[in-house]
Amino acid sequence: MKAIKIPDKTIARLSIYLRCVEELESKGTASISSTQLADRFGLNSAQVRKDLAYFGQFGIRGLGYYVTPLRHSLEEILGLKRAWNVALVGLGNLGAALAAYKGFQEKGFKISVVFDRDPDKIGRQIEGIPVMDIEAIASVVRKRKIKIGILAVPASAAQAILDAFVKGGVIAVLNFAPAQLTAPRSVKVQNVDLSALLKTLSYHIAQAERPTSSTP
Amino acid sequence: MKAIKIPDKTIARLSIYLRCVEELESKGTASISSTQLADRFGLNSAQVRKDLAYFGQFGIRGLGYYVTPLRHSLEEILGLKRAWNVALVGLGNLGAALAAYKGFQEKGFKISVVFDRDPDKIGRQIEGIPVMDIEAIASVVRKRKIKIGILAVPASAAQAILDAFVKGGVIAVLNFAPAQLTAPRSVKVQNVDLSALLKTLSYHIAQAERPTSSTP
DNA sequence: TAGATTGTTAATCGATTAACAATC
DNA sequence: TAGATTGTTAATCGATTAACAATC
Repeated sequence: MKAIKIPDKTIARLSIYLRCVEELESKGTASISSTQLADRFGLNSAQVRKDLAYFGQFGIRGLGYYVTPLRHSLEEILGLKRAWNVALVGLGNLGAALAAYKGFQEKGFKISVVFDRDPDKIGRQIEGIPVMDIEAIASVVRKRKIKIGILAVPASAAQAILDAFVKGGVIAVLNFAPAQLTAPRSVKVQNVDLSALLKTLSYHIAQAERPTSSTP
Repeated sequence: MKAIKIPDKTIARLSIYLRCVEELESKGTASISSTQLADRFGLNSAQVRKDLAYFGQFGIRGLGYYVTPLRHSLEEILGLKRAWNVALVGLGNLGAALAAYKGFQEKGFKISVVFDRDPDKIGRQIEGIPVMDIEAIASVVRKRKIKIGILAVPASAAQAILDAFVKGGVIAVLNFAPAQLTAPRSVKVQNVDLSALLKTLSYHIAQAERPTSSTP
């Protein structure tokens, strides 16, 4: 009833907390305070406590947070207690790299099918993953109950692929195409524009080199 | 003197505006209003005007913004009027993909040297780019006046590489390692944690499937 | 019990949006 | 001139931070 809106930034920080807590656990640390946690990332301790408090009471007053239970809670909140099948579309340089990338698998995200439109690629396998025709996206994704899609296609093709994803029941998409896509509000589209990130950096350098502005 | 702080979010949006303006230009559109521009991205027209106004007066009252001059201005602001040499470290799956990725080159970012610690790779070339020993990072980067670095190494190695970058004069880094790195404040570090982005998505799905919460 | 740290409310800060005089 | 749209100031909104009672 009380529709408390949890900020996207809070969710993004949960991943950071999880990473930290995993490291602490492997070192055998039993507990950590919000201040210690915050200091590691240049965050504020109140922010850490508030972020966590959106989801329940995980701490112990006077002590802090027990590391292992906190890890479990964070995994539960982030939906990491289960394995996810992921569909990848586009086998260009970036797509092929993502298919081969071990990092996803380790975190429980398994790319279980790849789509491309190149007849030379369709029917083959890459890293043991079958490559299928993009025409089959909606039906395959639906049959396999895949909820997460990755778009690694040119901007011009991205919207059509997203539409196929949505048709097949995908509700979360990681989009590497530099394009503004439209989807139903229930579908979460996370854009990652690698070139745009580099442009941000070149701004920073150009700025640093500009004689007018002093570095404050 | 008046140290007006320009928000990072504004800079990120400039890239988006630029992309839009490039498209308009290729279609032959002469001018666009802030409202039209905003509508394409679900932004507010005042925000578009304010973002641009940080850098000068680019519009014409009663008309809007002329597309070609605006593109030039945005390129100038973002530091895209020149080519940038970029150093890439790490030739794993992701690093190799980035080396081969055409998108960066097209936008004026040329990966001109790659570093790895694997003796089998050192001395070879990838995509025509020389592969050198990570021990040489600081000296090579300094000699070549490279200001932008990309980190595609495991988290455990990232801080040492960043230190070498800084030593060599790099002042902007795109970091794909899931690690919290420290650098002088004059160095801009842009983190991209691909696994964390997927975790954000899995949260979204877990959330959508949770019976308690209604979709507002 | 004394000391520490949480969970949470209130204050602050910064970014977004509305409104409108300036002006093409 | 009339209509449109900018540049900019003021109002709003949301997120961050400070403060502190609750409590381990």
